[in-house]
Amino acid sequence: MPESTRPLRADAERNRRLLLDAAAAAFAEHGLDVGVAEIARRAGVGQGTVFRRFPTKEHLIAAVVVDRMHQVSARGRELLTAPDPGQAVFVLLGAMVEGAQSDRALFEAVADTFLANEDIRAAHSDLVQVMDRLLRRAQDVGAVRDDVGALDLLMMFKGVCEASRPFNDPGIMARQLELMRAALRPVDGGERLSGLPPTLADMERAVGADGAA
Amino acid sequence: MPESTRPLRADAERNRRLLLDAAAAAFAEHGLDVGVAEIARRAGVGQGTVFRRFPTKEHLIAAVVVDRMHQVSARGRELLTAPDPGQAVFVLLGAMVEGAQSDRALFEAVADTFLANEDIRAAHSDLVQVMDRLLRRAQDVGAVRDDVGALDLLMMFKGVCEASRPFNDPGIMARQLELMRAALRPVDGGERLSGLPPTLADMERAVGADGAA
DNA sequence: GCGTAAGCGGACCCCGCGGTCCGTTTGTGT
DNA sequence: ACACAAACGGACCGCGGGGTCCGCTTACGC
Repeated sequence: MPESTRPLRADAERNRRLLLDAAAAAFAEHGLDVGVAEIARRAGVGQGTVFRRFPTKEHLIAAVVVDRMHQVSARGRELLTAPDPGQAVFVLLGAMVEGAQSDRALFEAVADTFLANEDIRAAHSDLVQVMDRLLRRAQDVGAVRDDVGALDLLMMFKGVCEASRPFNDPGIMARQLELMRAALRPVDGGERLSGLPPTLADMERAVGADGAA
Repeated sequence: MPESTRPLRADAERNRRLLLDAAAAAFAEHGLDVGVAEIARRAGVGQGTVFRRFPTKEHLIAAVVVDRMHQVSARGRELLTAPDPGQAVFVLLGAMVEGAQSDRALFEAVADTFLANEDIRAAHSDLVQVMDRLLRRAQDVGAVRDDVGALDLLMMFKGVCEASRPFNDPGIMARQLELMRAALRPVDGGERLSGLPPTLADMERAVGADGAA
């Protein structure tokens, strides 16, 4: 059911894209607190246009986040057929780093109650599925310890991004990513993780509880 | 040069503590966006009192952060004489988790341009020193790979906290901490980290560049 | 006790930001 | 070409939050 409404007029569609891009850039630079006016200015568009296309600032943020998640999922799907399954996961993570160098918006948004948003949840769930398949292939080859799940990876990745963001230095981020990779080395002897990998259900529950509070 | 001014009146000092605690709690629950009015209400104090003690909301935040960092540093110093150096580091991290379950403020603040703040920088630098000594002891015993530095640890820790915060679930955070520990396992053969451990100088530089932008 | 300065509180100001409105422009189907 | 709906833009509004002010209270030195 994508777009049950009739397609947008040509200029409207164009402005929509301009807005999404401008918003993504602005959020990346200054966080979610940038004013709508600023975003409109960057996109070369009136403020009214923003709110006609996205009824609320939150809708705009959600759209940006979903947009980005789709990109990543798409790249992940490509990598499902890569020759070396053990590498594929890390290639994807590397690609995510590339663009997400400062995807503050994505993480700020996903972190807070934003997972309550229908569209974001859908896109996120899709991304988790792709990651899950990539991960299993890597585990089947013995390239990654088998007691971690897709959400473990996404969480760690988020951590890496958040931790290295203030440095604004690709080298340092790469280093953190290497450490993440080190954590995923197969465990020969003992030291297995306690508990089971987190699931989407865990998130939903947490969000629900958090939202109610 | 702590407190060049004459000491506060008894009630003033008491209110100062109430405010710091109330603010810490409020920030932990709702992030840095909680209104000053709300904090004042929680502390059972007038809004005017807040601004007399902390000229600006940012000063209040900084004070909270510094306060917390001192607690952690103090605990770390105790652990310097612990019997098992290999465990001590992780004991400290565990202790940090304890209190930091939702120390959003600390991380939000440190993440953004807040390191520009003189006091925070000092407290942070102190914390890094303590962590560094703990870490070296652990490395001397061979409990931790020797190509990581104190800032690597603090960054990873921040990542773990940020990543698991939305879940609001101690179990999941513990799991991430175990993964962090796995990343620190000594490396027998190859796979050493690229580059050198980040230093405080790296941070200062990043903050400087970021602040100027 | 008493004077005084430090402290208190909350009503108040002001500004920035999300969101609305409406007169004007522009794409599009005939 | 023309008509009309769709889209545009920016002036405008209201609210919420940081910060101020001032009349009242209270701790502390003598």
